[in-house]
Amino acid sequence: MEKEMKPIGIKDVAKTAGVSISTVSHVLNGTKPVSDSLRKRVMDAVEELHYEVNMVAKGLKSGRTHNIAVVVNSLTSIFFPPLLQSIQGDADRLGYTVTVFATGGELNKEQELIQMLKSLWIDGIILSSCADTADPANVSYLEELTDLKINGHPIPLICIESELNTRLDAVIVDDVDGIFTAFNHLYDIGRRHIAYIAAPFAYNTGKLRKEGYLASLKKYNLPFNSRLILEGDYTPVSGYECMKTILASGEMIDGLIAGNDQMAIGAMRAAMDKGLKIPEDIAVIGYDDNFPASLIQMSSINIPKEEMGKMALELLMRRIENPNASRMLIRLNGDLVVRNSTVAGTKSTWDLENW
Amino acid sequence: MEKEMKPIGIKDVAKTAGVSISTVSHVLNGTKPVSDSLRKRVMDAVEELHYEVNMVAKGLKSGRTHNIAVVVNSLTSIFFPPLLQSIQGDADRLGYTVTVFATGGELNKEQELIQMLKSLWIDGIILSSCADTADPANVSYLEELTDLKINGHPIPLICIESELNTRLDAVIVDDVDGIFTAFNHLYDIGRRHIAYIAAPFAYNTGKLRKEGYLASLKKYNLPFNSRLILEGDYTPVSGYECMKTILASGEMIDGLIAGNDQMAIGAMRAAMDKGLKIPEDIAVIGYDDNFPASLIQMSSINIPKEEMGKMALELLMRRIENPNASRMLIRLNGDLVVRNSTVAGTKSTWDLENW
DNA sequence: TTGAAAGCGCTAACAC
DNA sequence: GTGTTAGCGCTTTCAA
Repeated sequence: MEKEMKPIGIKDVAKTAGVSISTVSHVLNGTKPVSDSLRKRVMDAVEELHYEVNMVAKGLKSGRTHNIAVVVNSLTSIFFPPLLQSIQGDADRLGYTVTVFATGGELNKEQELIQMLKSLWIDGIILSSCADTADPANVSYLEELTDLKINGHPIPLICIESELNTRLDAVIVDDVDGIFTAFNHLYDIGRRHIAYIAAPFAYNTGKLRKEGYLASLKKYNLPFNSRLILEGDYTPVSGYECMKTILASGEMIDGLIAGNDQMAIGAMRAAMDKGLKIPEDIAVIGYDDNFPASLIQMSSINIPKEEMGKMALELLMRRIENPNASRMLIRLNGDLVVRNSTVAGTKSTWDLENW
Repeated sequence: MEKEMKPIGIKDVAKTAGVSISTVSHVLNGTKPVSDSLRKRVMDAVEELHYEVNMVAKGLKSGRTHNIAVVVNSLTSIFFPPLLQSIQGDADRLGYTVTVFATGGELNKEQELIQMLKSLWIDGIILSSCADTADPANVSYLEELTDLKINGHPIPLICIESELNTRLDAVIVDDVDGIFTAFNHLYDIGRRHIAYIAAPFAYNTGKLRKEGYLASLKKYNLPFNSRLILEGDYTPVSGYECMKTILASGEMIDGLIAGNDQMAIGAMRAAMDKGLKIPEDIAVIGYDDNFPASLIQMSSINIPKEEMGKMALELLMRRIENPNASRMLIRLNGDLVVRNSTVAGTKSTWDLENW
């Protein structure tokens, strides 16, 4: 159809409209009042030439690219897509564009990415960091994050999943409470020998979930048994292996909490391989409530992922508007979802939205 | 730590190094030979000032932003994350950044996005279109895609999943062959009354999969029975409903193929709800082989998603390098994965990588 | 109300 | 081998 080979810019519009380029800019952005007659001429020219703003040039001038970066562990890990989807959808509505990055859970890569982002002039970052905040080696990195600058001006950074420190905005989940909720459920259905296959302790979330388990034991006056708490690595295999170890240890358990759904699924499999009945012999509950949990009818603690994404973006927008806003922390709570892995015969429904 | 509030640019580097800005540019980009002494002074200044290139300015000058857009249906739909992950990972390695967009399967939204992308100056697009190529209303849109321009110069576009026309580069799956492979498997295990719960016919992929089913019947000289082919909408519920309809129709079937895993899972559920045994009474096979299939031990046709992403990016890079390269189509084949839903007692393994 | 002109940070002729 | 300079397309004072 059109055959022009030259980029058409604001100045072409100005020429065919017979006005100055600043006038064009003003009608396009509503920056200054412009007479109706000129405005019309400009709009007509825009139509005629099929003019499109150049966001790059605009960004160079204004310092705002309307692009935000989302840095997560992995784009496939079942937990992040819903988060991303929610962020992307809202950002789109707000006229922002979302660029994604995966760290693969490696701190080196994460740091490299943060470094790289400095040259990109994005307007903000949503980060699910894999940094162990307890590791002294990371303090300078955390310091850098807290005071991240691109070319002199501070760039908004919102943490998700893990609260890196008390100065960065963050959207997190109350993990202690979440595990407590899970424990509570198992206790309610009469279980007293409850094991915990832990999320890795190197992550803050892992530390907190463990804390939740310990706090639960204390609350119910149950004895702590170190053989009933094993550290997994988030994968189903690790859940499988941990469960095998527990079962082989000779300890009798009637309940199991896992630090995420994947490990819980692995653990269920190990139990079933041993001929144990779920939930009769062992009630199993996961954490996160990713959709596979509903597929295999496993109880879990639902983490509101869409809500996390939504809130993270809101915090980011807030800080973009007002860089000096006071620090804000949003702590979300997980809900108990009961299915057949803890209560037999539970009416089964599927989580049909998310795939 | 650092406290400079002014963006530091190439000219600051030039000043502290005591050279001209073009020299700085040349050592940074290796554009022209520069004497070792000056080069060192420049690099030292870069170090000292913590200089970071400004990709926006660079982009404005060069017309290359090193950013590509990936437009898909949904970021949560189990099919895309592996694809995205693969694209993002490779792009990262190549120094490209990936911006994601979701259409929600709505053509309007897709067109709006494409329009919007024109102002972004990305270097290329990978698109999984939801356009029905058979609909005459879409010809002008398809025409536009085929000859997409940003500011006068053509912008590379690679289609994935669906071959929009014979001029656009594309990475697709041989759907006819894929369904045939599934059918073939059911036939091999002795099934002769095979129903098909179809992927929506409005999508090319849906059309082709249906074709695969029909071709299979023909090949094995089996009668076509219109009551054994029902159109689903990709969701598990639709699979559930279709299966219920089939079972209620009085037709006896001993095998079922679904146009994707989700529908297959829904169908399995419907069958089990009726007290039917899988695979004894009905052997069920899905399509795509997303990881939930391995979770519930369902046979499926594995679509190489990572490979698709990888190839799509390769095609995109190829076309960025050489806009006039001849059109290239990559057709990938799916592999049969046999699990318990078609052959009882199959050794079960999990797909542990992808979550 | 409108327009001229000065850059945003960088690249790439073109001179020296 | 090195420096000068003219823009890339746009926003935004500042004058008219």
